[in-house]
Parts: sequence; structure tokens; C-alpha cells
Amino acid sequence: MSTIQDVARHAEVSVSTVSNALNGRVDRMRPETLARVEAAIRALGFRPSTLARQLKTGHTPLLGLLVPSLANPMYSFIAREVEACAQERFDYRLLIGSTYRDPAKEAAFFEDLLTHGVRRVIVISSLADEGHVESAARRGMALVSYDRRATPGQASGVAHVAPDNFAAAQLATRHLIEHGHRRLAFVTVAGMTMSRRDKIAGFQAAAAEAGGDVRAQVLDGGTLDEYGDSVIAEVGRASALRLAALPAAQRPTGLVALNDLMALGLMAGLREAGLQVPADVSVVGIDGLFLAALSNPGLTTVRLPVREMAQAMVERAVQAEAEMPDDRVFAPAGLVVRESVGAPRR
Amino acid sequence: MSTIQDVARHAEVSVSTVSNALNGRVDRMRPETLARVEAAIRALGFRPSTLARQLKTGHTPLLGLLVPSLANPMYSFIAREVEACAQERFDYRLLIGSTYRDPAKEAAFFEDLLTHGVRRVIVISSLADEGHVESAARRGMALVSYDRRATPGQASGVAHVAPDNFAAAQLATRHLIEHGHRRLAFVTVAGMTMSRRDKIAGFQAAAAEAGGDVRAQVLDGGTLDEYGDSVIAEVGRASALRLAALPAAQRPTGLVALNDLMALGLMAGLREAGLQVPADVSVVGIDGLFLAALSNPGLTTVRLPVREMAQAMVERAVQAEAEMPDDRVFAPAGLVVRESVGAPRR
DNA sequence: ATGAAAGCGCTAACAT
DNA sequence: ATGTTAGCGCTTTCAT
Repeated sequence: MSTIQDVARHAEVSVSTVSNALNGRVDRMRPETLARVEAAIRALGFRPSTLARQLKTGHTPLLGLLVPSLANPMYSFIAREVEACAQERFDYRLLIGSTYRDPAKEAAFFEDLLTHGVRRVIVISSLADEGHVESAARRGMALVSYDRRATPGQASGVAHVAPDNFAAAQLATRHLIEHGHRRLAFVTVAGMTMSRRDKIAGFQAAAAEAGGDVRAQVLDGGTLDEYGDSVIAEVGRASALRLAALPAAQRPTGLVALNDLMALGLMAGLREAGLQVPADVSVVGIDGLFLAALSNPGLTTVRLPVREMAQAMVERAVQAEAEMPDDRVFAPAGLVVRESVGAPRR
Repeated sequence: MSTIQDVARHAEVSVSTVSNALNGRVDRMRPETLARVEAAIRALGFRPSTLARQLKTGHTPLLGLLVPSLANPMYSFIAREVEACAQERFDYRLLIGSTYRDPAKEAAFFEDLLTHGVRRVIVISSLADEGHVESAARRGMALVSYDRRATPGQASGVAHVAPDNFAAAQLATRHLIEHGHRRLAFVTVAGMTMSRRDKIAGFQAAAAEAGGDVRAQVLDGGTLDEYGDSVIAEVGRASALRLAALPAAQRPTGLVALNDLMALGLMAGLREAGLQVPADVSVVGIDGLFLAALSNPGLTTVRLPVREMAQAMVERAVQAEAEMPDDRVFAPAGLVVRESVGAPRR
């Protein structure tokens, strides 16, 4: 690797001239000089070290991304969009870390980012409290948190980007109601996060607006001890089995799943128990993963505007100095109707 | 952020003493001095900057990972294992990049890594030629390439880790043959890579060993122009439609898919065309994604030892100086039997 | 046992 | 228009 010194020597100019050329201050030199510098750069295959540059400027074109688990298709889809946007629009690279819902891992990730000079981070955390995130913000990081909203009346130094979970669940639930379902369940996992609370509220609001004969229950499928890849789907499968054990006359006929992975697990469990989707039970998911199109029956789901949210997060993180709204909520991109919802048996 | 200077001042020692303490050269100072330094570090919440350290030592604890697309569940699963291993065993963080099969993006990623001082990289590339990779190796990077083997008689400076694709496809094909299938097809996409070639060879070898009445064809489902998330599945769907259009007496009854995503697409297309899996057509995948367990019917697939391969790659990349085999091939972890394979209709 | 000082590759005043 | 130089935070000889 050649250095700026080598270039200066080769072009027979000083390092500052090379530096000026490198940083677009080309008006400060004769075109001819610039040409010589550029020729030298090309001849030597010189690339300035971000490292040395950063030591001086205190700034590095690296974006931190914290996800619960890369093996969860929703998170890897978000990661993909974040990476693409960061790279194409801002020339930033992605430093990624998984936490598996472990507070210690999360804290360690922030430490390492600090150490690496990374000062812009997007956090997708399922941890209940935002403590680490806020303390990182206090240490001067530009933080954007996904799927979470600001605690009211409390400036946290953290920006928030989230889907409109209320609207998404409401949309899903209305779809079920329109198909004639009256016994509804929202299937979730143990642990209440803000986003889950919103989905449940949307679910209940849709049920309420449909009138008195609609029964809407929330089904908590159990704990996610270890945040594995398939656990949410496994919880869905277990919930399906519990549902199937109910007498048919009591069993909910319309299920809103916490997300697509849960819906997929639900369908697998239902099938295992000998129940048909949608003949016996209808299922609708939330997320809009492309995998939902491959299931059998195809999963009807609420698509979230992942690309738009990813762009918003990247913009907010990278242009932290700019004046921008601190909190953005994105309406669902719409309902993708496939085959997992039908009229209830009567 | 406090610096080593602050610590030195606070502990009333010189920076070199602090540096020595930081780097485990504690035998060079009185225990009492060490204690003072440690107290100062704690008091100030000091964390040495990897950055400055790296500028001096030329080494950074960052591992580059190049994948075709994070949205492909197999790659994100590998990424997850790579990240976990790199972090837990070596305290390395992951700098990730997607290429979408674009040589320019791939080259740009290497450039950026160099610029960031990253000198160890794991490459999962579907690009035909390994040119960029080898040139990066020549520039001093420690490279490990996944799912590809060394070109014989050509020291490339690149280490290779790959599943035994031949054995995997052979295992899948034998399973079909054991169930009585005689008309077999291997379903792939356009473009021949080394790993695809090996899978096809394994498929054909299994067919050949089964005797003369077995017909084994290779079905190329078309191009992957843009390396999107679902494209392989889409190609599978399209291939299924073509297959379904064939007269039943000629149609292959047993399908080996290039990978699980392709198998999932195949099953979706078959269903769309009104064909039953496994009654009309049996399907077996390769990869062992957890998603294969959620499909309907559950996908029978050959599980690849992803964690073991990820560990091997990380070890090789991080301990590049150590003497280790340059090429490792991993046997499949076994066949996961679910419901997508049955006896052919007769 | 401890400290002084020379860089690592670059940027940005501040000269000239 | 171009050059000199002082750091950025750390490691590492080499002195003391």
C-alpha cells in the first residue's frame, strides 16, 4: 500500500497538495499540478487510508447495525436494505452485530463501536429497556432505534423509526372480519414490547369496531428463552397445537400472527394437528417477507415498507447533524392477499 | 472519550507505562504502579482506540464478509455463524457487504476493506472468476473463499472451505431412488459454477449407480439477471410450471433442487399447477434451512454443516499465519427426512 | 521500573 | 499556487 508521501514524491509536490487534491480543494492548484497528482495516484494505485484520515478528522464512514439475530429473515431483509442504502447513497459500510437478546452482548457491541470510532448506529433491539442505547447516545453517538417509539416527554437523544404497528394489525384483523370471522385471536410470544402492545391494540380496535359479537383474545405462546432462528416459528407451532386441542365451537377461526415467521409456524402446527388453512382456521401475518409467497397455502400478510424505513434510518443516522424529525412512523404498504384467509366454517 | 494521555496524567505515570499495562507487559512495572494505572483507566472509563492502535500496528480486529445477498436465508445463516464465531472466539467484528453478483460492487468492497485496514476476508461469491479475490490476496489480504475449490495446480493465496456438493446431491438423489423414482431431474439456474457442477455430478453418479432404467436430466430454469432475494425461488416456480406442462408419463417424478430456496419455489409452482407433492412429484432440497421445516409439506433436505464450515472459515481467516490446510471440504450433516418425498405414482 | 520520543498516514492551519 | 508543520491516539524502541 502506497501512502500519500509516495504520491507526493512521485508527483514532485508536497503532501498537502496531494491532500488538497484528494479532498476536492482543486481550485487551489494549477490544473497541470492536479493532473500530475492524479497521474501519480493512478500509477501507484494509491487509496487513502480511512484509518489515518479518521484519526485526524474523528470521522469514519462506517455504520453500526445491531440486530437480534441475522438468521431471522425479517432482520436480514432490513439489514440488506440498510446496507444497500448506506453504501449507494452515502458510501458507508456496515459493521454488523447480533445480540440474541443478550444485554451484555448489546453493551459489548456499543463498546466495540466506540473503540472503532463508529459514531452512527442503527439499533434493532428487542430488549425491554433502552438504557444502553441512551447511554451510547450520551457518549456522542448518533442513534436510530427501530420498531420503538420515544418515551413521551423524555428527550433521549435517540431517533426512532417504526412501522405503524397499530394500523398493520388493524388491517390484518379487518381482513379477517370482512371474511366473516367472529372468533379472533392475536398470537404472540411472551414479553410485552412497545411494538407488540401496539399490534394488540390495533387488533382489539378492529374487533371493537366490528361490533359486539366479535370475540378477540390474545394468545401468548410462551417464552423465547434463547433467541434462535426458528424460535418464533416454534412458538407459533406450539400455539397452533394448543388451539387445535380446543373444541371446534370455541376455537378462534381467524388468527392474526405477531409476524410472518410466527404465521408460518402457526400454519405448520395447524397442519400437523390435522386442521386446514383456511378451511378450518384462517391466518394472516405481518411483515411481508418474500417467503410468505412460498408457503402452502400462500400467506396473506401485511407488507411493511422495509426499504423506506431502512432509508429513513440510514439518512437519520448518517446525517445526524441535519434537522430532521426525530420520530417517524410508517404506514403499512398494504395487505398482500394470498390464500391463507377464507370464510369460516359454519 | 478519554485518551491514553489522560490516563497517564491521572495516574501520574508516562504514556508508555500505560501502554505497557494495556498490552500485558505488567512485569515491567511495580504492582503498585499497575494498580494506579488500572484505577485511572476505570475512573476515566478509558477504552483504547483500535483506530490509533491500528495505525501503529497495522492490524485491526475486523473481519470482512462478502455475500451475494443478505436476503438469501442461507447466506444470512452463514453470516450469523461467522459473526458469532468471529466475535466469541477471536473478538473480531464483522464488516459485511453484499454484491448482488456485480463484479464492480465486489471490487469496490475489497477496495473499501483495504482502505479500512481490514486484511482478513471471507468471500461467498457466485461470480465465475476469482480474479478480484486473487488480486486482493496478492495485495496481502488473508482470503477464504466459500463453496469453491482451488484451481488445481495453481497456488492462489486463497483458502477454500466448501461443502461436499457431490456427496450432498448424491445423498438427495439416492433418497429419491430408494423411494422408487426412476425419472429424475436436477433443477438448477443458468450459469455453471464449480459447486453446481459438483452437485450435478453427484446427482448423475447416484443415477448411474442405480442402473440403466433411471433417467436423469438436468433442468436449467433460466437466468438470475438481478440477484434478488426471491429470484432463485422464482426460477424454481417457473421450472415447476414447465415441468407440469409435460405429459405425466414423461414428467420426472423425483426432483433434486439446487438448494432449499429453489425447492420451496418448486413446491409452490407445482401446487400452483395443480400437482401434489409428494403424490405427483417428490422434491428434495440441499442446505437444511430451518425454513424447510415450515413448508407444507415439510421439505426433505440435505443438511449442510453450516456452523462447522463457518468456524473453519473464521479460523482460517483470522489465524492466516498459522499452518493450516488450505482447502477443506465438509461432508453433509445428513438427510433431514420430512414429507416432500414419497413413492412415485404408478 | 519508568519515561522520552519517533513515528503510523493523513488533514488543515499557517506560512511562503 | 504550493510547502511546512503540528498533531490525531497509540505502540515501541531506546534512554535513564
